[in-house]
Amino acid sequence: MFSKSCQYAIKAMIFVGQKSSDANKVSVKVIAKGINAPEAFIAKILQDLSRKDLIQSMKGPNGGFYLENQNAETSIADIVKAIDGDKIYDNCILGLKACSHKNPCPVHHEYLEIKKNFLKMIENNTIKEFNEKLNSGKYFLKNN
Amino acid sequence: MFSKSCQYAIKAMIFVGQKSSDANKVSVKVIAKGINAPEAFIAKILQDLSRKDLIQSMKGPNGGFYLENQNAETSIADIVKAIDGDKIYDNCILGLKACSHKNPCPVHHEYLEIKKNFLKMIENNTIKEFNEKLNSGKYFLKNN
DNA sequence: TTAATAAAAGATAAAAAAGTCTTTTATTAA
DNA sequence: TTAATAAAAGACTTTTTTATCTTTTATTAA
Repeated sequence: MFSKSCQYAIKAMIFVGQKSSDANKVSVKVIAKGINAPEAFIAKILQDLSRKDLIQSMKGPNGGFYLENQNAETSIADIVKAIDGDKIYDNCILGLKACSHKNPCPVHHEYLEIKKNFLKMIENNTIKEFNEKLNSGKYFLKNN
Repeated sequence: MFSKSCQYAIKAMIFVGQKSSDANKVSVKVIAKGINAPEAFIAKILQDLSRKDLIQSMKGPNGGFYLENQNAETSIADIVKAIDGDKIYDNCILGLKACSHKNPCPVHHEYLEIKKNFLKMIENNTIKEFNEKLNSGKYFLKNN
């Protein structure tokens, strides 16, 4: 569904949202440990998110990554679009390039309904809401 | 979502369902052309489907692939399970191994509902039904 | 202003997925 | 029973994704 890079990106955004503030940045090392991702790999992804302004960064001592208020409003869909592009918006389940409303594959209509719900979900869930859920103690990011 | 192999597999099953009968088999070459797949690659996939008894095959002159009546009852889900395994049944959107009902990630419940609908869809759509839809002229497998 | 820190950038490597080529085996028609 | 046909099997290559390593740049605290 999402590439591994994308899953890491979402987790990193959540993690940074929880652990950082303007005054207290988190380093790649801490992020990598926090979300069980290879350090050099997540570093690349963070650079990408930073270039696209979904996350803020600062070099040097006490540097690291942090979210500005607006960044906390980032939806899962925004992150997915930034990392995986928008193929999830226009993919056909059978991989047919020409599949469309006018030229539907046998499951086009059924799949479209499901996809709409899925997209609604990732568009409505923001980093902020994720963190509220995690703070409630009812949800987790545990990996094993 | 589905691997390319899996998409080819579904298309091949549909194609063979349309074009073949017990007496009239279709060769790899014809299948490959019919579904726009590389011949040697789809051959591998067909072998796999054959080993798993989702499709029938016969070597030699006039040989090729065909479906028995039971094979036409194969659902998309059956093909997906045969080729991609059942990771689609138990995947977490964030790739968390430990994600479960007791240990839910922030979108576990929402995603589960969507996934249920999706699985229902692929379980209820059989090759036979696909072919009926295609025969109706309202649906296509056009690729470009 | 210098040493230490931490991200940015770019090159490289490993693993997985997709695709190809060659040889073998089964089947059939002549 | 032999030549032709077509799938089966296995080795191999290419491409994409995932991951690592090295050098450069920016920032800060002493």
